[in-house]
Amino acid sequence: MNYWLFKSEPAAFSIDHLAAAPKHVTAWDGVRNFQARNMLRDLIKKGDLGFFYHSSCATPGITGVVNIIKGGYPDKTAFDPNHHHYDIDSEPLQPRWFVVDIKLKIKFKQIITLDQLRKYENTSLRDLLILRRGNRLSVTPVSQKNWEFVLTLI
DNA sequence: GCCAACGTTGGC
DNA sequence: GCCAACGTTGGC
Repeated sequence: MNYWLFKSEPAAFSIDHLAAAPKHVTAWDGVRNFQARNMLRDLIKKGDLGFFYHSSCATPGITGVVNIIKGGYPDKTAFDPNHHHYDIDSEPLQPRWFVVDIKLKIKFKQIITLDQLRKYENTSLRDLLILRRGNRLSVTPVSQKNWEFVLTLI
């Protein structure tokens, strides 16, 4: 079992949007970065867990935990010419972009803020990718140690 | 295959 | 709104 961090701008899709979705499930679509694509396609499996992170907002931070309930499958939004994430180079027979399905497991009563996480950026959370400068991937792996440490911050 | 230009992201 | 970081594109 592996751990991940899913990053989203709450103005576009927040943890409350996920909570309001049918069965608390959404496809993690619209990812158009090859490194992130490879993780979605090859590495993120049913049964894995993820943090849900809010970025580009007043208080960035980890807002909850999600279950991965379906591993990588083609991103349909890439096939739709009217969709914002349409990609002419992705065809159903040879899809270029992939999604996983995530389901809300826990919404934290209080967000674990980026400020809080930064207190440990040189110690316990030294290798947490979200704390690295310039990290822009919308999905990143989280080590089991980091996962467990973050959960102690709730 | 190199690399400059460009676009996007995200924290502040 | 600014700026740093970095992935992608396209000309050569």
